[in-house]
Formats: sequence, C-alpha cells, structure tokens
Amino acid sequence: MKGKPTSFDIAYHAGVSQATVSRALRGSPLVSAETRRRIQAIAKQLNYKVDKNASNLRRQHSVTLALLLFEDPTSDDSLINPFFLSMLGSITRACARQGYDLLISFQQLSDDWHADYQDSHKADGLILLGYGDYLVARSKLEGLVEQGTHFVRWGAVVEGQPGISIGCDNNQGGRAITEHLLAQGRRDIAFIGDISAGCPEFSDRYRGYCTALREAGLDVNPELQVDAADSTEMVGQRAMRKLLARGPRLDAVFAASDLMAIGAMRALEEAGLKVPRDVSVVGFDDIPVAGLTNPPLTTVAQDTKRAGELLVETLIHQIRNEPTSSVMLPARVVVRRSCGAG
Amino acid sequence: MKGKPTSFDIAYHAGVSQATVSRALRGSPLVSAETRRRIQAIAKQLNYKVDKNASNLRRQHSVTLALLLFEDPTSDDSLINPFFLSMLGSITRACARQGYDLLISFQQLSDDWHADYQDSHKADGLILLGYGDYLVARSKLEGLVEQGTHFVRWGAVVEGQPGISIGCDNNQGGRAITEHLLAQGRRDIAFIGDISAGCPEFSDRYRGYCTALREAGLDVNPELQVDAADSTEMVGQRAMRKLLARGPRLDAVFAASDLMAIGAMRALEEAGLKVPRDVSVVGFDDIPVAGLTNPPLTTVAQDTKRAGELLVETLIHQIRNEPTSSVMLPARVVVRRSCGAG
DNA sequence: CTGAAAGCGCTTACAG
DNA sequence: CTGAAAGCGCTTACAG
Repeated sequence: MKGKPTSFDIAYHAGVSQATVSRALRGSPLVSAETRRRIQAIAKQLNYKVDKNASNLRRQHSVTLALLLFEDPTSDDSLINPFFLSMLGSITRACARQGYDLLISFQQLSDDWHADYQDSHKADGLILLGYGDYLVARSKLEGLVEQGTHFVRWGAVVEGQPGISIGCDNNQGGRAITEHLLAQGRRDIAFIGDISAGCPEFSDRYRGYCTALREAGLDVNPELQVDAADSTEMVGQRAMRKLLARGPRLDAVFAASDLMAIGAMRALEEAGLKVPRDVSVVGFDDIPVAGLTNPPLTTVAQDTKRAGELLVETLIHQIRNEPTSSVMLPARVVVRRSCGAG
Repeated sequence: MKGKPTSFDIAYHAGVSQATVSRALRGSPLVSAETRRRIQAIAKQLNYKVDKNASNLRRQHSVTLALLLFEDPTSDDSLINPFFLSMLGSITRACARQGYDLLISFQQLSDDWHADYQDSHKADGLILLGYGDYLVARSKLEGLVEQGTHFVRWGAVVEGQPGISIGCDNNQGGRAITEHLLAQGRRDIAFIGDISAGCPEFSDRYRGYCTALREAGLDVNPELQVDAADSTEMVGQRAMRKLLARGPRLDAVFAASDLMAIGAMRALEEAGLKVPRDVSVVGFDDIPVAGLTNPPLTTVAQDTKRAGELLVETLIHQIRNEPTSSVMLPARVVVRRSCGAG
C-alpha cells in the first residue's frame, strides 16, 4: 500500500462498502456488531486513522478549540505570566477530557485576526486569556459577538460586557485578604494596582479592599493607593518606591498581583524595611513562586483548575448552541508568612 | 448571504471563476495584478477566509505542528515543570513566525497514540517535550521512525538514538558549574540526580561534574552522589536528607535540576545548615523562580529561546524532506548567591 | 492570464 | 443492516 490507507482500503479488505466503514468507525448503530468488529480489526491492523481534514470538511466543524494568549507588549519575549501558565495546564486537560484538540497562539492586543481560527474552520471556538486594557478589548469583543464568533474570556465579569466571561470574584478576594490583614492588627494598608475602568480585575480587588476597611470603621486614604497596570515585578517595585517616597504611614501592602507583591517586597528591602515585621505584604494569584519567596507570600488563590474546566465547558456549550452564562469563581486566602501571621 | 462565504461567493462578486479566486488568494503568479486586487478587496469586504479543512484536504498537509508534552505520572495535576513552560513560549513564537499553527497536548508516557496527529492529518509533525525514562522512550521513538512520522525531540543527544534531538550540552554545563564551585574553594561537592542510562541528561551532567573534579586533581566520591529521577522539590529534599544522613563531609551540592536544588536547600535549612556559608548549592535549568529563592540560586541556563526555534525549524525541514541533524546547544553558568560567590 | 473539471477522503440522506 | 451517490470547499493539472 502506498501512502496512508483510506476508508476505501479498509472497505476493500473487509468486503463491505466504504460507507459502512465510515459508519462502523463513527459508532453508528446502523452497523451490525459483527461487521463493526471486523472493520475495527482491519483498521487497527492497517493503522488506519480517519482523515480529520476530510471529516471536518464534511461535518463542518473541527472539534478543536483555539487558545489566544494576549501578552502585554511590554513583557519580555520569554516571560509569560506564570498565572496564565497554570491555567494553560487545566485548559489542556479539560480539552482532552472533552475530546477537543487545542490550538494555541500568542497574540498582541493590537492584532485583530482573533476570529481567523473560526472563520477558516480551524477551530470551533476561541478561549481568550490575558486581555490587556478592558476598554480597548471591549470593542474587539463586540466585533466578535457581531460576527457570531464563539468565545469565552477569562477575566472580570463586567456588567453589560460583550460575550461571556469566566472570572474570579475579585471583589470578594480583595475584601477577604484585607480583612485578614486587619485581623493581624494592620491599620494603614496600601494598595498597589491600577483602579481605572481599563482594569476591572484590579478595580474589583480595590473595591473589596475599600469595603473591608470601611466595615472596620477605617477611612480609605487615597494617598495609600498607587496605580500599576502591568503585572510585573519591576512595576511593583517602582510603585512601592513611589509609595515610600510619598511617605504616608503604612504597615501593610496589598498588591493586586503576586508579581507586583514580589517587586514591592524588593523595594521594601531596599529601603531597609523588614517584611513582615515592619510591613506586611500580600498579593493575589498564588502563582507557584509565591510559596518560595522570602518570606513566603500570603496571597489570594484563584481556582485555576475549575476555571480551565469552566472555560472549555462553557465554550463547548456555546458551540452547541446551548445556553451559557458568565460565572464568578470564589477566591481563597492562602496564609503564609509575609502577612505576619503564624 | 447565509453562513460563511466560500470562494464561489467571491468569484460571483468579482465576476471571475472560482479557480481564479483560489489562485489570486494563494498568490499564484498566473493572475493579473488587477484581478488579484479586485478579488482581495472583495474577500476582505465579505470577511472571507479560506476554509482550512478543504484546503488541507486538497493539499494533503495541515501547516500545523503538534506539541506533545509528556509528564511524569507522579506530578500533580496543576504542576508543569516551569522549564518546559519557558520552552513553550519560544516554540509558540517560532511556529507563528513560520506560519504554522500549534496544537498542544499533554500525554502520559504510557499512551502510544503519539502518531495520531500526523496519521489523521491534523499535524504535519510532532515536537516531543519532557520525555521520561529514556530507555522506555527509546522503543516508542523507534516506532515513530518506522512509521515515517516526522518528529523532533527535546532532550539529550544520545549516540545512535532513533530520530533527531535538540538538547543542551549537559556535559559541558555540568562541568562548567562544577568548575565554578571549585573556583569558590569548594572541594567536597555532592551530586543529586539519577545517573542511570534511563536518564541521559542527568548522567551527562554528572559526567561533566566528574571531569571537572578529576581535572582539579580530586577523586570522585560515590558516597557523594544520590539518585533522584523526578525533577521535583520533594525529591530533591529527600535526596538531600539521605545524603546528610549518610554523613560524608560536604561543602557544596550540585543538583541536576533547579527544582531539586530548591528542595535540597530546604533540607539543608531543616538540618540547621546555612546556604551558602556552610554549603553551596547550585542547580540546572535557570527556571524563573531561580532568581527569587533565598538565597538566589546559582544555576546553568539553557537557551530555551534558541531551543524552541531550532525545534520548530528542524521539524519543518524534516517535513520538507530536507536534511536535518541533532544539535547540542551550549549551556551558560548563571552566578547568583547560593554558591557563595560575590 | 482564465475557466471547466477532477479529485482530496470523508459523512450522511436516500433507497432498498 | 447495507450500498450508491452527492457533496463539504478547496487546489491544480489540463486546455485554451
């Protein structure tokens, strides 16, 4: 036999029509058990695999999902936010469980070929991860909705947003970690993170922070908040320096991401301040490094395992035209030593 | 227009045959500039995208590569070796540059459907990452070669191996880092890592270690080596405890991976030993965490950026039936504080 | 430079 | 339960 065998080859060997081979291999109930068994045996023997291109073309879908990872244009080539990486693991596994293949692509926010995968029938739907400025993203999302593209997005669940999102309850998480800091006796808690509308995740974490403070009878001091949009150590470090230079009294820092928290700890160390003795530091995300810093970082864990599952399950429902909705996953405080507990 | 437009729709609007549309869009020189321009404009306007399934079926290839990530069966669900993750980034980017799509899948070593992607025409070739025991892998690799599957593998470049590999020069890396330790005045250097034939990467690092010792006029003390195959913190920690319990004099530890080095530092700390004052510790891989441990870890960096590029370039050459060969990339010592330098 | 036609390898109504 | 036939949307020899 020259080249890969086709269903005609199997049919020939089995003494049936090619149509029957196709039915048998797809598990159609219209084929007798005996015929099916014979066909399967021959297919296995000849190492026959259904040609996906032909099958997909005929069936008009690809049983493939595309994962689009958007990166900060600022970020260095080799640096991927470790948080997205842990999501990648659970997405891949969830896809495998559902029998879907996963195509992966890194994109710049500026590109606008998001829908290409679906338009060209390479994928049945899109998973969007790591979106940058929400305001910029919003119009692109609207475009996707308009084109009828199937997609789900990881990120803040925002009122009236285009399409559907799976995100963590940032507000609750921000509140819980702030309450934890208050319970340690901290009173002057700074917040590092952009609180503009372009950054709904961080703003929601900030809202939770404000709620916790107010419930404890404390005022929210705007002096204690610094904007920091890119979630990197460098940005966190600079933000912390700025805060220190500003000079308000301060006994704790809540950074809107672990990477920024790590940068903040560095800036504190530079300034001769001890964590957690002088200043408590907490982050958000619970990236793998969080347990390895010195001191280990108290943070808020998002359930990436469940998130990945939900992302693919929701997308598949959408592809099947079943009803879907955005969901917000609970966040969980992970206490380590940087907050002064224990 | 109902549904996605096809090349016939474009042809109709442009007043040409469908064949001409196909030629124009594929950049055939047989189409007049004027016709091509008209067709492109209409295609853009109708948001037409060539159906990949049809195109791939007709052309008998998919312009897609599949990345197979093998995990230790031991490893926890959410834990991916951070080293492979950084490779993933450069592979994705290299694929994009070459115009290939990337399919990704996590597999158990026990599965044997490696070739499925290619057999079913979903991908033109395979990239294998994170192979476990080389001896087990070897027979699978032979199977792939036999079936004529296109693949490249990341890993040790072993004499007479089936297929081709891109790997780092583990021998040179192991030697360089050991020489560095010797230059710090260390003399009793332990090695943590499996040195069996099943683990050629670690054995090669060990060979480099032995060479450096001998060149310095020192004996290789088998008491100072402990097997440790799985590259995790826990395994490193246990290995270090074992070494300590064994009780030979020891002023430095070379762990065959960063993750194991981190575990070793933990075990040393448990035992009340100070790194690097009492014992120097170095690792291998330069994973992102390496700079964040306490003290920051001296290690050997592999050029993951170049590795990713080479992996996809080599695979593409192979797909095009051009000659290819295995290559070994140089490794570079990254000095931080855990070795007692500076 | 352009068109008509065959064919890539399947799946699935349709007829029996 | 099975077969003959149409068709998914392209690409590319072949003829002009």
